[in-house]
Amino acid sequence: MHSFTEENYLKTIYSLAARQDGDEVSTNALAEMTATKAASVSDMLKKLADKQLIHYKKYQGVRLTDEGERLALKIIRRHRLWEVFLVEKLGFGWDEVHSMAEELEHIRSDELVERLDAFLNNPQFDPHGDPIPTVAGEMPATGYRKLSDVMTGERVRIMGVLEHSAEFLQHLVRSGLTLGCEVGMNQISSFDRSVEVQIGPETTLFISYDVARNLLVS
Amino acid sequence: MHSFTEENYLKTIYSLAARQDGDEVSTNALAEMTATKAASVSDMLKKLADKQLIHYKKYQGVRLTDEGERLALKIIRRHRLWEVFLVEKLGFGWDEVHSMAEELEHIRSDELVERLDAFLNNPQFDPHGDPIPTVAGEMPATGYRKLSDVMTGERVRIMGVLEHSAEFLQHLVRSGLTLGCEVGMNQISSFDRSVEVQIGPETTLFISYDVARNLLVS
DNA sequence: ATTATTTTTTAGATAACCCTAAACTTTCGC
DNA sequence: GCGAAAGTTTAGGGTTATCTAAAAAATAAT
Repeated sequence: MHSFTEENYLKTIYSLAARQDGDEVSTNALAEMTATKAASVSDMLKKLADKQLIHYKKYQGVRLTDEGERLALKIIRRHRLWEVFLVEKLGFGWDEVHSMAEELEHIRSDELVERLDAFLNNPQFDPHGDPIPTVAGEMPATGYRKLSDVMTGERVRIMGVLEHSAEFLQHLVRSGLTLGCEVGMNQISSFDRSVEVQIGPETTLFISYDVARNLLVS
Repeated sequence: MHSFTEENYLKTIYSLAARQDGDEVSTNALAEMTATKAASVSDMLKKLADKQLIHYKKYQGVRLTDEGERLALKIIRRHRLWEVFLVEKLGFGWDEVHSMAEELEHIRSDELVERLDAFLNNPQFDPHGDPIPTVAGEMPATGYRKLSDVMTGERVRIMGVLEHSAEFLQHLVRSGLTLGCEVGMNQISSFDRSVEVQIGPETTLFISYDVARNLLVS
């Protein structure tokens, strides 16, 4: 069996790798994400390498092995299913569920997860629009783009977020931006890359680059 | 905050004290229940005493303080609500849920527990007939007796179990004994204290003393 | 009541995970 | 290409929760 801590490292390595276009993940990046120090990460990487969960050469960064990725996707699947439960069944807001799901994802029972999945009617996406890995261990591809990459004149639908902090999510709600919401790209500032989008026939909204690059659309 | 381990000790102390008619709980009994050694228990008791969660005098056994009991009841409340969830919503059998609930009970969010309670329609009893402690920290009294204490000729209803092992629960199911089932006490053996009960007009069932003393009735 | 047995506690170790400080690689800037 | 800066690993410790073995206290037995 694997400890909570090991599971968290695997999940974090997966997320960082995905975010960084498949590159190898650095010790410092892991230290920052796990809120620990680089020295502690080094220790743990040695342990994970011994268990064949990561490919690790000193000073060279890490990459998950197939087995490591399988485990990471399992944890992420649990996390996202619990988030759906918390929002759909218990009525929590999408900005409130992350830390609870961080704990629930470590409950060790495959049977529980599969029954939860059925109870929730096999959802494909979590409340933030993230795809839920399959039981088989596949991460569904979405093909979403960042709102910051959309061209003037395009009309797109908001499908997900890259940033999951409560602050960011609450900011979206206050701006009137929700998942499924359709927006038209009116213009992109060449100065600060902020964008102006059209919501409904009458309403326009200014979105900073920092927000736009964290919004996924299709 | 308190560690998983501390929470487990508090819960165990509460359960053992309740089972033993309110007596003080012994180090060895705790060691057996927590599947550790007496030496480890001694260490932990010192720590819990430092935190004012138990009354502890060396060699004299332990008793929960008010704060310790409050915490123990909180954990038990969580445990029993999660058991209801697993059985009622996910369709698990009452013999399958204990170990999952042992993990779920440590999820740290009062809000989560209260929303779960509402989602389950404020159940009063868990799938084993155990009363669910209130938010206020009260353990509801049930007034149940053991089947082994019922007199010949009495007619009673099975309301709960004292033993929660999967083996025992499965044995009950195989015997046709379920919660809510009405039985009449036909006779009690003076030799081995086993009992013969009437289930429905035509069926009688022999129950060993070991089973009868673990069945709660009203 | 004095010894024998059981129970409990202390002493000393270990494993997991984290830390700081120091040493060692790699990378960057010129 | 070489020194400085940045990034990473090792060395040496600390904490929590566990263990075994041995000592101490309480209980039981004669």
